[in-house]
Amino acid sequence: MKKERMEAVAELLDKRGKLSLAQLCEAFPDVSEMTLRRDLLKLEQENRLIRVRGGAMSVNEVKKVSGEEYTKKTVINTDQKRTIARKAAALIEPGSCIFLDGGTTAMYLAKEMDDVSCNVFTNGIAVAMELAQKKNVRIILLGGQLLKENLSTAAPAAKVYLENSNFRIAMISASAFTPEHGFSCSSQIEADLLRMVREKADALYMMLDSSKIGKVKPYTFARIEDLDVLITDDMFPDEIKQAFKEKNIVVM
Amino acid sequence: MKKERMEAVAELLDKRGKLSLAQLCEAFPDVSEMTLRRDLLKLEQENRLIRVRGGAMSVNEVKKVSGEEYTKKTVINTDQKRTIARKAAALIEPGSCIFLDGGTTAMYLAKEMDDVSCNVFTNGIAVAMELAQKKNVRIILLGGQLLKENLSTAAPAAKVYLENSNFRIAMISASAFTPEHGFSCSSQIEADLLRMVREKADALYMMLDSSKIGKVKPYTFARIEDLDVLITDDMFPDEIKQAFKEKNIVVM
DNA sequence: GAAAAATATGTTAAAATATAACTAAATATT
DNA sequence: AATATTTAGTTATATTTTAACATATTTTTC
Repeated sequence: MKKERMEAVAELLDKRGKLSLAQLCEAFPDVSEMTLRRDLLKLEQENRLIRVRGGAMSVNEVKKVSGEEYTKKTVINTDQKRTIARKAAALIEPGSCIFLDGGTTAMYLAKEMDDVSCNVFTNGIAVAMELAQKKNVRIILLGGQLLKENLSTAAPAAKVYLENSNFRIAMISASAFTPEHGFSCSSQIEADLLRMVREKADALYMMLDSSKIGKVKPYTFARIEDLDVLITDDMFPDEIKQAFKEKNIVVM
Repeated sequence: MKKERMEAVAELLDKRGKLSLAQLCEAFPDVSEMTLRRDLLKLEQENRLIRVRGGAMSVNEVKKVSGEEYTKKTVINTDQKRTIARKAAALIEPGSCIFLDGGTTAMYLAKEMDDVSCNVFTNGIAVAMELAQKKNVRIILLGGQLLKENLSTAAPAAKVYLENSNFRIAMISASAFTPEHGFSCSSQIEADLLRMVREKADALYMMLDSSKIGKVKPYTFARIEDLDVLITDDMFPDEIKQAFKEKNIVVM
């Protein structure tokens, strides 16, 4: 009994890399939190995992992340993205059904959002993994071919999937924006997908940090007038904000 | 200044392996506890250490202790899965198109397999992430609702995808097996999906480590006669192997 | 097969630790 | 020199862990 549970705990942890105690409790609803704590303690003494605040981490996970080294050290505009993510997170209403893209900003949003009961469609597997930690969020992943650069799916198949899905709000971001060229990204199929998302959604919320302004990428998937809401940071130039406001788009 | 102190913190930690916050405060009496906390947080974000309750641990320390005193059982268990994964990996031919499930064994397989040009369908996002590191592997992720316990998608929608997909070999695993109850798992929708996969595939390869034998889970998705190949470890009982061989299933 | 011992689990309160928010100081930028 | 920006300190608050005890379960012993 105990032994099997402990094995299962260790295995789950190996699979997921990192688990919070709350997640463990969810996975093993028959036993109390304290029991799982004690399991983790024993497993730690056997050097099978590392206990961290709030849960535990598999040793493999530790090796893995340490192997990644500094590649992602210089993440650009982290704070701004987090600001935007926080604003966006505040807009998610319990019971709602939204779409999130697979970008970095969406990742932050997934981190920041409350664990409210809602449905989230996404094409980003990193976003999905992040959301998996929320108990009340139901995640629907768009399938299709995986783009390795950004770990998101974007293929005709994903579109098929969208056809049968309904969401009120789509919260997406772009890698580039100018008033003339609109919102653009570097992959054709991604642009296709986002275009489709934009049409399916009742409301389109764009999360755009100021560093994207003035850049142009090959594929435009939306223009100013397609938006309903623009969520941005404090560095965003007023004159460009004005351009949005003139077209009745809410800027926050 | 900040930079030097942080370097010093990282260095001290590497030297000592593990430090409590109190120890850190002692080593750096000029700054407040909060500052050191923040340093640890940043260093953790750079993947240079792991924060544990009360302090932090160097990644090298983690590797060291984890290498030291694994219980024999764990080693065997992982080894078994890895053995199976390696055998399975050897069966993947360049240019082929295969299905992998979202289980732990599939994860190991994803790790072990060569970076050959091939197409892999999977419903496991952890598997997909692992495979994303291979340059030549084209990954197609099945969409659908995400099961948080095992990070795999398994919903009616995933089945829609399957309908338009063709793969020669499906390599899957089960959480339980007995000759009477066949291969079973604990989730209804997962079983549905696997059943469909089994029917779509030209050949069904089952990866089953010996620890699964004698267990029964609620939902059976395949029986002995459905298999083409059984991939297992050395601990697998001969009499059960025999049962497979009698039905002309290749055991390796 | 029953009593005793050992082990495992659950419950609660207390302690330790981490986070967040805010203020002050130091440093860099213009 | 004035103004941002970053860094550091302080405090209050929230969270997580531990510890202690009570109860249940299994194992051992007779």
